[in-house]
Amino acid sequence: MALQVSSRPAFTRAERAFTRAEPDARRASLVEACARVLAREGVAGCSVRAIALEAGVSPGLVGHYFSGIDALVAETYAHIEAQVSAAIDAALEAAGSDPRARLEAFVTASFAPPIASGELLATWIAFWSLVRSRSEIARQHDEQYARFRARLEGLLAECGMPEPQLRRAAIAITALVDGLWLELCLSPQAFSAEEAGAIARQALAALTSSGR
Amino acid sequence: MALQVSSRPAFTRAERAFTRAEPDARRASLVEACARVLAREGVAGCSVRAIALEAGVSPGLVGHYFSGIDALVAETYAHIEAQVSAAIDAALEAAGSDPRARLEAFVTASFAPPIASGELLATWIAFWSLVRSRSEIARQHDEQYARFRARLEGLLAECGMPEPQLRRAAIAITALVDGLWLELCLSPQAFSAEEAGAIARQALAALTSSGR
DNA sequence: GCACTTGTTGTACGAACGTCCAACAAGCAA
DNA sequence: TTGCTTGTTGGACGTTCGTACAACAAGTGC
Repeated sequence: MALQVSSRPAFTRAERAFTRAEPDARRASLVEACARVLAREGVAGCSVRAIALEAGVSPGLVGHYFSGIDALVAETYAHIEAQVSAAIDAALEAAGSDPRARLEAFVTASFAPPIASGELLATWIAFWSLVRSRSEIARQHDEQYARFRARLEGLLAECGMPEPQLRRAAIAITALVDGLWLELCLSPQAFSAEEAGAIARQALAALTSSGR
Repeated sequence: MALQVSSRPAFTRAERAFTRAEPDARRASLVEACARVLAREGVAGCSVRAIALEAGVSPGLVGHYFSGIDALVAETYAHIEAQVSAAIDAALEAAGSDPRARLEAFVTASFAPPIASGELLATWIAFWSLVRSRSEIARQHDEQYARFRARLEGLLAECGMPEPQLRRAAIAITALVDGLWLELCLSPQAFSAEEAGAIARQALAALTSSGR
């Protein structure tokens, strides 16, 4: 880590790697370091210094790329959410063209790695804690939620659900998946990830077969 | 507030009220102050100093009653959860003896004041952020979750649901309610509290009528 | 080679944090 | 009244936080 040399002033520092990175790559490495710190130490341990140490970078560099921890957490959330979205897309792709199979793959993937991981919980919590006080982060959440629900509405429509029912069914299934995911993270011994998937598919069947 | 006199040492302080309270009452006032701070300032503003100021008490007193912020947050969560539980009990009482009406009252109450309030979100988030790192808090969550689910299983059994189905149905409905509640707090313009209740009742009908 | 630009460093600084503790004040027993 | 117990105070202390900034090093163009 080469941190014990810090007692010397700043004119001989050949022992520390000075590497200039592409701005995007540096941002990405900070985002990933932030995700690792959140996963390992939780919200309480998520500080500029901890993230800089994790990224192998000096503390000042964090402020050079992000206006503060909040902005970094928001980008970390967006980054992980993109990974989650990609994993679901891959599951839909793998499920083939049958609408029903695609719908089931959607909920099944929500409880499989890398999504159903307690390590992601701290990132979600850190983001949620900013929603009510920062309007731009509230907007980010609105957009993410709307995107998730719109995709689900599309899958339900493919399964032949009438348009007037789409909205409420999608809200219900989104809430069910999120609730199961949250409780799986918080009380992992209450039920398993496999059971969560089975419960969600079962509820899906009930919600899509009932007339209204 | 009488805080500007702090430059003087500690031998003339007649201007500050010194009131000795019952230990339980003092604990309760600190818990309520913690809840107010969380509601007003969010997780980030929840410090020993802020809570002491809110309670009209010196910072040192917080440490006299609680081992730290974590313990105070845990007790605040338990306190609010007890209020939520009492509100649901009252709704069940008011619903009469019909099992179906009682079950619907259960979910309806979950989205009515004082439960469906964004001000509670920060308390929940502060508690959740401790679950994965503090085993005694994880246990507290397990117990609260088990209690909630057991009550729901009881209501479902009264409605005639066969015993083998109780567990999964209760997990699903609990997750649905929690997910709707969370998303209502985070994106309040996505749907209203009334719609959340209606969606939950609708899903309830689908989940309880489907054979399996 | 030599300026010039700019990503990066390490430290310094003030503010806020949790904790600690000697001093103090109210109630109670005698 | 007097002495004792104990809830309560307010400031001291060391730590950690986020931010700011001058110094430095790697590219880049000339």
